[in-house]
Amino acid sequence: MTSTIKDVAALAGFSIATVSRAINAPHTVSPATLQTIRTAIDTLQFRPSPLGRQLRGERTRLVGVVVPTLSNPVFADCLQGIDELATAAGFKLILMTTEYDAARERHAIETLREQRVEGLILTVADADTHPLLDMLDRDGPHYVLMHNDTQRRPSVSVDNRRAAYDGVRLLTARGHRRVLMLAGSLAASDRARQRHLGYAQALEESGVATLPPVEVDFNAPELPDAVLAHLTAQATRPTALFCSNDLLAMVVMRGLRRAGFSIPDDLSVLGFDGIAIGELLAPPLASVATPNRDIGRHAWQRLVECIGGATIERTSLILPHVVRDGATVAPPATDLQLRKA
Amino acid sequence: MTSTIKDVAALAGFSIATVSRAINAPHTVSPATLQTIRTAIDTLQFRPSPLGRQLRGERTRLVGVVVPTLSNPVFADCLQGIDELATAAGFKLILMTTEYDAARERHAIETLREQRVEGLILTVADADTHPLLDMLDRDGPHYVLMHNDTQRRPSVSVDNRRAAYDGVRLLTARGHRRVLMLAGSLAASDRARQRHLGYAQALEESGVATLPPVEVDFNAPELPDAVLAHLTAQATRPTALFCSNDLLAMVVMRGLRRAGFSIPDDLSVLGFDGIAIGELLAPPLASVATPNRDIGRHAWQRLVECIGGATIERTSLILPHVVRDGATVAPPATDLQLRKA
DNA sequence: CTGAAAGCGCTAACAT
DNA sequence: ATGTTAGCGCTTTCAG
Repeated sequence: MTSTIKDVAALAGFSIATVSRAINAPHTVSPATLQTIRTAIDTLQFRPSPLGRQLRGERTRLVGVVVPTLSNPVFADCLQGIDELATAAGFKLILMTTEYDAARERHAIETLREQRVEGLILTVADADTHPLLDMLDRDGPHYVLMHNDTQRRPSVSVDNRRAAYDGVRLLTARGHRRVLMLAGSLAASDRARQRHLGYAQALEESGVATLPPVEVDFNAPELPDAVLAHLTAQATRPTALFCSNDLLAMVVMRGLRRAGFSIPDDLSVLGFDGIAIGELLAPPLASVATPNRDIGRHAWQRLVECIGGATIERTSLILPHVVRDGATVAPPATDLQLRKA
Repeated sequence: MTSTIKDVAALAGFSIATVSRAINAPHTVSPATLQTIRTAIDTLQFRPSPLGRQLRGERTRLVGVVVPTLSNPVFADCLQGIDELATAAGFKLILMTTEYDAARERHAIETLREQRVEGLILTVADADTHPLLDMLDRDGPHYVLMHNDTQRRPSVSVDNRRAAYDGVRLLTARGHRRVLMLAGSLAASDRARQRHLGYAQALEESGVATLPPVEVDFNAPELPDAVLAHLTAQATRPTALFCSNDLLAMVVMRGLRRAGFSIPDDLSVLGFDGIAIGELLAPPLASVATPNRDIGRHAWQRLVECIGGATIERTSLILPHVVRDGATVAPPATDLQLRKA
């Protein structure tokens, strides 16, 4: 392993230049020489160091990936999609997580630039107002956003507004009128805003007043009592909940069940993300499913195009979402039934 | 960003050596000079390229992580644990997945070595018989295994045999006698073998015959009919299932429910891994929980010790597991109850 | 077809 | 305190 091109050259009896050519342009070397050198390479188990190449200004074959967390399968799935294609293309992935923290986003991007990555695939909290992205636009490297909902920058996502709209329409179509939206603590994110817009629009079309969204820290082990109280107060009790992500939906459902409520009999629940595990729940979780792995794949493809020198498209690629029906959603209980319960 | 140490030197009016010192050993440079150089660095937005340093034989501050997949939260959690500490220590992580494929394991390790990673953290299918690990022992870089159950190599895991034993004892303590073990398609892995040993031992102590393990592809969308039939055949019907991982447990439970069986009334189910999502299920999944994030953290710490030149300990670090009781496990139905159902 | 040499960005002797 | 220089592993002119 610790053998260098010099060792090969010495063993084969040629100059390092010839060895280099034998590796990178075999046809420019005489067959006999090629043979000798290849033998030397094999016996020494020589593998050219990417560092030398990189330093020469060659491609590093390195791509940075920046996501908020891997605890959420949404991002693990995206990463999986990227990894499939990147590995096949001979690229290496450097991974950094941010925990939705701006300082860490900044640190990750800087670190990755130092490493001379050829491109960046990232999910940030708020794409439109992100100063570092402007810097990337100017100085490179190329980047593609995942899940960020913006028109101004290269990105791959779903139409969050529309997806939320379609999801909430499922609820209103079932007869729900009092629908509450629950958002994670990342309420500041661009996609959270879009989802809320879609939610509001759907309710509006049903002539229903939009209830104020409730913010929940879905990393907390338990659903806070205050939130639980809010969800179940008799006077204003919603008949359905629209959770801005599946993990949140699961935490909320558990909290409600512990408090003695039944889903969907007492309360319908709709998630967002469509993580695979949701389908394995009992009852299966209804959710607005985003094609996470495909988002990762497409992000990779767009990045490769950019790196390849294609005209840099500032446009966002919108992938289709699917409203996945599930047994956590049912028609609302009638007042009579409610009273009985 | 394309500015180099030369640019800084030129702008500041000093040699590149002085600039290098200003960065790496500020105290060896006069305050005035330092000031000038720092200003130049700021205006040029200069950040030293790790490539030059690396080539100089300096530390790359790169660590490779190799896991089978990120679709299984077990590994995503490990990675999360590693990432926390690695980022804090100023290291960068290069991630590669293998999908349990030997060829990909090989490719990943080679690629990472080429990148001159300072260390490797990995989960392989079978650690004891892995030839590449022998090579790493000889030529470096240092590595630490996660989850692999071996005495011969540096590793961090739980005692899989004991953990499975403790889990199955939970079942026998509840009165179960016919306990079937379900294993993923990775039945060849070292930990799968250990888990089966523990399972067998627990049953033996109850004086019960060990049933042959059933292999299930838990990546399949549906539980195959043949497997379902096996699990529910009246004659040999088990009263409890021990699944070698939680994802598998969830797939199996869904299949059983669709076939009209109730859990835990008709059949108890115990998982393995203790992924966080299991606790959110209804009913919460009983599982032998492994401290995945801690496994990642400890793996990191051991790796750092090795890199730091500590005596290379070939020993495995065993972390405690926890048998997490859950409502998917109940006493077996009596024959009477069964007949009723 | 092959070799000599320069240089990528940086650090570390060795000089001054 | 600062500058000069060699060289890390490699690719790539430019000459033979």
